[in-house]
Amino acid sequence: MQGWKNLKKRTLIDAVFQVFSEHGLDGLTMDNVALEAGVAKGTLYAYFKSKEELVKSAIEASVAPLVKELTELLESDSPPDWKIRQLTSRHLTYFEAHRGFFRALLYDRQAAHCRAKRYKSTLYQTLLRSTAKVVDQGMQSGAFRPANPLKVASLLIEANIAVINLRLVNEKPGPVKQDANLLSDIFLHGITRVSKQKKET
Amino acid sequence: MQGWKNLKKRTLIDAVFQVFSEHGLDGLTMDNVALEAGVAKGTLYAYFKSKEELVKSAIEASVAPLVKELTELLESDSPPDWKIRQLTSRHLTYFEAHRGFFRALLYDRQAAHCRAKRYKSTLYQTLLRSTAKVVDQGMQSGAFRPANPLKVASLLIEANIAVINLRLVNEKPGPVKQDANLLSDIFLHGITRVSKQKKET
Amino acid sequence: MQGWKNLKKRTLIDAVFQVFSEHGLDGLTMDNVALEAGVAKGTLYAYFKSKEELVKSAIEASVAPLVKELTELLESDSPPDWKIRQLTSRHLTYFEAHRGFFRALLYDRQAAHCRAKRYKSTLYQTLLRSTAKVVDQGMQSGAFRPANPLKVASLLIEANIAVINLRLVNEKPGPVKQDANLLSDIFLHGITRVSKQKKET
Amino acid sequence: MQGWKNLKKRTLIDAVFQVFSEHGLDGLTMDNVALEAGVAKGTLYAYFKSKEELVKSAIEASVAPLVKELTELLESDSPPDWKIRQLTSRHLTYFEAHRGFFRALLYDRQAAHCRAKRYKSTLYQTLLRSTAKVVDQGMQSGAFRPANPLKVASLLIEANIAVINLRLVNEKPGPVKQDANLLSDIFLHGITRVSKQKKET
DNA sequence: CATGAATGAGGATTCATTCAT
DNA sequence: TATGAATGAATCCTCATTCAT
Repeated sequence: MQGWKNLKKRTLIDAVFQVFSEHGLDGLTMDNVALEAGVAKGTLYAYFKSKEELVKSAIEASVAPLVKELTELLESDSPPDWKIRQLTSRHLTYFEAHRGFFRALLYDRQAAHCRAKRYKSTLYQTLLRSTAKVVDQGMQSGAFRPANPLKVASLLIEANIAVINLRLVNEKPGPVKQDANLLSDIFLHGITRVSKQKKET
Repeated sequence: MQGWKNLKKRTLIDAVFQVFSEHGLDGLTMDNVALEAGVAKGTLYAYFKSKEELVKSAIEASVAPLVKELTELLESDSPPDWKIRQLTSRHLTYFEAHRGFFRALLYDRQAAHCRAKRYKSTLYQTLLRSTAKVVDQGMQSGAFRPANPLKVASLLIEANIAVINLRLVNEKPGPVKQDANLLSDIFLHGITRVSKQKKET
Repeated sequence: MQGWKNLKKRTLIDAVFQVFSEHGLDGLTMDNVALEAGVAKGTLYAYFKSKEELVKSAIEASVAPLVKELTELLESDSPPDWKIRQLTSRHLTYFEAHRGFFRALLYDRQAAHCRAKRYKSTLYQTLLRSTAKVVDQGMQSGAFRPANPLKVASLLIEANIAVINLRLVNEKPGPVKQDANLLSDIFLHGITRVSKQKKET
Repeated sequence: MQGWKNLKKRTLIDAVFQVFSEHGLDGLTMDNVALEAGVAKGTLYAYFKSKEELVKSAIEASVAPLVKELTELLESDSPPDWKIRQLTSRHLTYFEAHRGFFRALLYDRQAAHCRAKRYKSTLYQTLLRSTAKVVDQGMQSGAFRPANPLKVASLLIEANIAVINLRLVNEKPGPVKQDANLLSDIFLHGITRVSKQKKET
C-alpha cells in the first residue's frame, strides 16, 4: 500500500511538472494539476496536505537525482580539485538539460519560497556537507588554503546556482563547458595572474 | 509640481517598504500600502498605473543608491583588485543595512519576476558594464588573467548576490567583513594554495 | 448530470430575472445574483464563465419561448395577413406579460449590448427569416405588393419592438389589443384612406 | 455672462462628442472629457451637476437640430402624406450623416437611460406633437383613416427609429432613399395589394 | 470660476480548501 | 479512497464626485 501510494504521488508530481511547463507561472492551479493528472481536485488533498506541500514535493523530486549524482561524485575517490571541476560542470549541465522546467521555476512564488527554504532543505544540506567535506580534504592535504570549509562550500554552490540563473534567463547562453571552466578556474585559482604557478593535473 | 509629485511617490514607495518589511510576502496588498501611507486606495493609482509598477518602482528605488555608489567606486582611480575588494565589501554591507526589506523581497513573487528581469534592467547593466571595464583594465595591465571580461564581471556580481542571499536567509550571518574578504580572496586568488605568490598591495 | 447542471443554470438565471426586476439597472451585481440564488459568489463562475455570459444566457432564455411560439405560428397553415396580425398581437402580449423584466432590460448596459447584437443572434435571425417567408408567400399569392421580403419583415418586427418599448416606458399603456390592431392595420393597409377597398377575410 | 456660460457649455459638450467618437463606450469618463476639453475635472461640475446631466445635454444638443428641422417641415404648408414622406426621409438621412456618433450611442448605458427618457424629453414631445398634428390634419381632410393621432404619430416615429437602429447596426445598409421609401409606402398604404387605388400626387 | 489631488464605495474575478456522498 | 460542487475570503482596479486652495 505504501508503495502504491508513492506511485500515485509520483503521478501527481509529474502532473505538476507538466502543468508547470505548459501553462507556466499562473497556470499552476490545483484545478489544472488535477485535470492533468486525471483525478478529482479533492483527491490531491488525499495525498498532499496543501498546495504548498505538493509543489515542495515536486521541486524536491526534481532536484533529488542531481543531488544524488553529485553526492556520489563528491564521495568518490579523486583529487579535490577534480571533484570541484566536475561538480560545477555537472551542476550546470543538469539544469541545462531541464531548462524549460527550471526556467518557469524562476518566476514562481512558491518556488521563491522554496528557493529560500532551500538552505534548510535536507537535499541542499546533504550536498553542502558533501562539498564541504571535499573542500576540507583539500585543505587538509595542503592543496587548498585554510578557510571555513562550510562557507567556502556554500560560496561555490551558490556561485554555481548564480551562473545557472544567469544561463536560464539568457536566451542563448553559449556552451556549458565554457562557463563551467571559467567558474572552476576562478574558484580554484582566482582571477589574478600569477607569474609561475603549478596547474592541477 | 513635478518635484512634489516625486516626493509623494517616494512616500508611497516608503509605505511599500514598510508594509513589505512588516507583513512580508502576502501582506503586500494595495489596501495595506494605502493604509500604511495614510491615503485612499485610489490615490495609489493616481501615481502608479498598477501594483506591478508600484512594486517595480520600489525595488528600483531600493537598489538605485547602491548602484550609484558602486559605479562611482568603479570609475574612481585605484588599482582593479582594490576596487573589486571594495565592490564586494560595499555590496554586502548595503544589503546588510537593509536586511528587513531585502529579506522580504526574497520571498515575493513580483520580486521574483523582477529578479529575473534584473539582468535586463538598466541599473544592473550599468553596474555590470562598469565592473567589466575594471576587470578589463586588470587584464590589460597584466594583473588579471585573460578571459571574457563581461562573463567574469557577471560571475563576480552574481557571486556577491549569492552570498548576500545566503546572509539574508541566515538568522545570524556573522560579520560582513569576514564574508567579503573570503569572497574577494577566492575571486582574486582562488581556493588553491600557491607556494610562492605575490599579494596585492 | 447534464440535465441537472442545466437545471441549476436555470435556477441561477431565474435569480438574474428576480434581481433585475427588483433592483433594476445597477442592482444586477454578481453579489446580488448569488445572494438571490442562495449560493456563493464563486458558484456562479462554476456555471458561467463571466457576468457577461450569465446575462447573455438570461436574455436568451427570456426570449427563446417567444421566438419558439412565433416561429410555430408563422409556419402554421393560415393566410399571411392573419399570421401577421397574430404575430404582432402575440409579440406585444408576451412582453406585456413580462413587463417587469423587460422594462429593467431597457435600462441595462449589457442589455444594450445585446440589443445591438440582437440583429445577429440566431433567435432573431430565425424569427426574421420565418417572417420573411410569410411575407414572401403573401407576395407570391398576390395578396401583398412586391418588395424585398427581408426588409419588410425587419420593418415589421422592429415596428413591433418599437411599440413594445413605447408600452414598457409608459406607465399605463392601455389594452394590448388596441395597439396590436392599430399596428397591424397600418402595416397591412397603411394610414391612407381608400375609397373602395376589400378587407381581408 | 449667460451667453458666455453657454459657449463654455457648448465646448464641454463638444468634448463629449469627441471622446465618445474616439474612445467609444467605456472611454467616456469625466477624466477623458476634461482632458479633451482642456479643463480640470472639477470644472465640469461647475457647469453640469453630474455626468448624467452632461451626457443628457450632449445627446439633446445632438438631436436638437434634427427636431428643429423636422418641426419646421411639419409646420410648413404641404399635404400630410408628402410631409410624412419627408419626415421619414430626413430622419433617416440625419442619422446616416452622423453614423459614428449615434452608433457609439447605441451601446452606452447612459444613453440607454436617455433613450428611455426620450419619451419624456421636450424635444421628443415637440416632434411627437407636431407629427400628431399632421396626422390629425390628414384625418380631418379625409386623406387618412380615423385613429388616435398621437398613437399613430408615435408609431411612425418609432418605426423610423427602429429602421435607423437597423441601419446603424448594419455595416452596409444600402441607400437611405430606398429604406425611406419602403417605410413611407408601408406606413401610408400598407403592404396589402389593392386592385384599384389612387396614388398620392 | 478653476483646479486637480484625494476619495472610497463598489464590482468582477480567482482559487485553495472543504465536505457530503 | 475518490469525487467535484460549493465556498467565500481576498485582490486588483475604476471612476464619479468632492473640496481646499
